[in-house]
Amino acid sequence: MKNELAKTYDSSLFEDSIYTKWEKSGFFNPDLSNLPDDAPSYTVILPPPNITAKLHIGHSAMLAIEDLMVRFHRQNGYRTLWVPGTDHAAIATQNMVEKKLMAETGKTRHDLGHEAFLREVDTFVENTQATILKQTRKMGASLDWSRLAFTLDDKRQKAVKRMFLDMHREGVIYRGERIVNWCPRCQSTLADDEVEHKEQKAKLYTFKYSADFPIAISTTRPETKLGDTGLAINPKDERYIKYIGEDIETDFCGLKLKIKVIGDRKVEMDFGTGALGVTPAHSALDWQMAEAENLTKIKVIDETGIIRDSFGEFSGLSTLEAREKIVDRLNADGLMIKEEEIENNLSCCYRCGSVIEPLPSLQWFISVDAPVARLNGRSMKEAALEAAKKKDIKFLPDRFEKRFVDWMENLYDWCISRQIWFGHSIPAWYRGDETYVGEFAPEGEGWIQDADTLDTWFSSGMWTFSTLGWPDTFENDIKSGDLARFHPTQVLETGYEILTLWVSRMVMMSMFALGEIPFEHVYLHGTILDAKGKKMSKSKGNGVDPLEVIEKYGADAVRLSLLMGATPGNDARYSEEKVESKRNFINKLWNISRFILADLKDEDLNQSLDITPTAKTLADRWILQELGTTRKTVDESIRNFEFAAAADSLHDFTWNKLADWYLEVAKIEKEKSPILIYILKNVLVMWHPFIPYVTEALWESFNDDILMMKQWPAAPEVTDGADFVIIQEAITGIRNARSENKIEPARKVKAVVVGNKAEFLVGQAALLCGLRTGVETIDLAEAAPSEAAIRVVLGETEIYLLGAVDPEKEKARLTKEKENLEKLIAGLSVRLQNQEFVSRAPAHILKVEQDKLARYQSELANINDALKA
RNA sequence: GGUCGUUUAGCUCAGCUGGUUAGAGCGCUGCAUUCACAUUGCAGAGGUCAGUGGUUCGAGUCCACUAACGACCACCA
Repeated sequence: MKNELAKTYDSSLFEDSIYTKWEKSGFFNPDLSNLPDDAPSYTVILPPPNITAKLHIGHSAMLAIEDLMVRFHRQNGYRTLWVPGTDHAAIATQNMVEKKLMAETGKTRHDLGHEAFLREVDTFVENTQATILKQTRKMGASLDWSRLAFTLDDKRQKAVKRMFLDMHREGVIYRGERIVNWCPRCQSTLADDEVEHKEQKAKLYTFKYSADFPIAISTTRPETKLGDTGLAINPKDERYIKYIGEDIETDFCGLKLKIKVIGDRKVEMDFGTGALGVTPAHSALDWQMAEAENLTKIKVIDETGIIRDSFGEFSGLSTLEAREKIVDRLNADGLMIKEEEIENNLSCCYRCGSVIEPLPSLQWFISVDAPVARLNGRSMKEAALEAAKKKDIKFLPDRFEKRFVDWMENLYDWCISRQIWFGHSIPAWYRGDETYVGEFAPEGEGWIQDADTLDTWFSSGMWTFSTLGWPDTFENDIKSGDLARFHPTQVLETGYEILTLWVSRMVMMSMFALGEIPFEHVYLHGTILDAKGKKMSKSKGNGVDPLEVIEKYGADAVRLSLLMGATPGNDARYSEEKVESKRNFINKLWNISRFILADLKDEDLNQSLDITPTAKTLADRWILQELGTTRKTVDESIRNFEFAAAADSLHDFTWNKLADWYLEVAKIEKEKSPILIYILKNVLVMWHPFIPYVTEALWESFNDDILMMKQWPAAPEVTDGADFVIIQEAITGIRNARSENKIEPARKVKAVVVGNKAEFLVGQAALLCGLRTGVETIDLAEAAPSEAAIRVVLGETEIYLLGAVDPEKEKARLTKEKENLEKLIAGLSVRLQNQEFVSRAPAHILKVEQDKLARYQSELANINDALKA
């Protein structure tokens, strides 16, 4: 015994020093693990948290799950790598700093200028990054800090540039004019999935362009009608079908419009007048129609939300002012037919909430459909879809495969340029009408680099391989170094809300760059909600700071509370009571260890691993048997990503079996069995991935090595300990009899079934019943099987612990069981004799049913034997 | 409009391919406690598994429909 253990576990005394000990050991880095060369690798890349803010409890859940997987595999002989990092989160971060700047100095980023503003951002990034990394360590995350990455550091900048150039050369990246989601406040484009839809009331105006125009149209945005070049109707619409193909010139609010009538099935006949004014430049749907019909595209609104020149009296007005003016004029001219309130979905920026203006704009795009040589001419989209459908990438829970596939199939080209300052610069250069794509500006004067930056998902999409040395570790399609050893990674663990935003992009980028999947499994966790089931958010103020809870209850308690009661893909509620109850459990484990380790002798520590011969009593064999099944369950559950089930099983073993029964028996023994220390070691090893701090703290109190690296052989297979359960039932029976005062003077209580299992000492049974005095034993050898083996005298009370099963009771129990089994067998037989079922059922189903039948029949045979005896 | 999820004890949730008496934690009730642990122990109460119908020898589990709640996607010009 090296250290005395305190009465309760105080996490604050251990966590920091233990984390330092782990880090100093170097074993977070798999290169230092002394594993044989052929050890399988196990790689997890940490989803890099945005450096916009410190971590919240949801991140803690992510870290707990990943650290569990990582520690488990590290303890089981895998070359285990978990790569840490942070994400620069371009738009989000820039917005954050702009807001801060405005609040503190009243200045905009333009007031500061490009360089000074980026310096502000850097300072902000450094601060939050430091906080995030500190929080991550506090959680006990066993990340390889030597490989720490940032999506915007030098190595990643190099990788991103290379990727851009490769994609451009291959024709996957192109520059073109497309309608994009434009945020007038951020002054930048947004990807489709960065646009949020908010429900609101809107006015739907129905009117004619002019008095002589034959068809009325409906719109919520009359100001865009200044740019109409077409009128679309459903080709099935009898009312208007005769106009299809006509070119109509008309006068709209004093401006000339040339309108071509086209047919398009996307037009809903029931909505409005069933006719749609086509505004190619300001609606994504209209743009598509215009492309198909070769309509002119007239840009009405500029990037700041102002009506452009050459629109007469409306030029220079904001969209809202122009709308008002047009509505007034339509009313005055008697062209307005109807104004009605409708429910409408407004497109808003997911970062700042401003209304999105669809605009045509010259941007960089990734074509998801372009053929890629490395993929044998398949596109990234096709390759990604195939990986999912062929289950090269497995989703957990598997329903997310469908969501992934659906989204992928409907994917359009991805706009990757953003008009913000903070982010990866674009390796493209312009001079007049010339464009050059390359790492450096070409020779000659006057070349100016593209002022835009790349979508943040471009760099995070490369995360699985940009963190493993790509492109330096990939020459001539051959992987080397980290990339060869650790890619594809085994598991991507992340929240389901970024399945499309991030996961899909990683698959495509990896397919393009390496021609292989980025990960074998995608494990998607749910969202952590507050105790009332509401989403946590800053504005609601219901967020939880992990550091505060850790300080109060310890990191292990926080981890365990997030791991237990959470299943993949489902949201989970957080409450402090849960953390508290886990803290209590951890203290229980502490005290179990304290009891076992008290007065421990050195020779007890140097026990042989083959513990089975020291199992002398029924209780010994029972606990070893339970240990064996628990280890199996825990192992299988973790490998199947059923972490809560693994924890439940361990929890049950530790508290209900080990503490409540085996330790109680052990207290009565004169000498401590070496089995105690053996069980404790197993328990600590198994718990370590869940609650690393307390287990390591306990381990170091009686071992010289480090638990984090401890591999432990499987528990011995003991199969003859189950009868101890009968004793437990009997003891419970006596306890109940006593507590209900059913034990009257001189009354005999038949309860305990010690029987021929005499090695469980009768004195122990008595003590476990809470009977401490007046124990008188009868020699078992002399007692007939159904007679008393022990007589306990408590004052006037005599209690007999019987030497055999109560034959009546046992017979009744067996008979009941027999009846049940017979019913089951009869039912199953009916099915198996059903010709239709037998001929139709697949072979494996048939086998399962047959096995089941065989199992029931053998059980029945056992019971019949027992009944005879 | 489309897709998906949830509904099991007072609360939070397990329950894998249909199979013997539906589980856990918390809470509640009663009792105990100088003994590793009151961050404790023992015992107990509490469920027609949202509803209806179907498949089956057998349904919490499979199918259909209904209801409530929730998420996501698309979009109405």
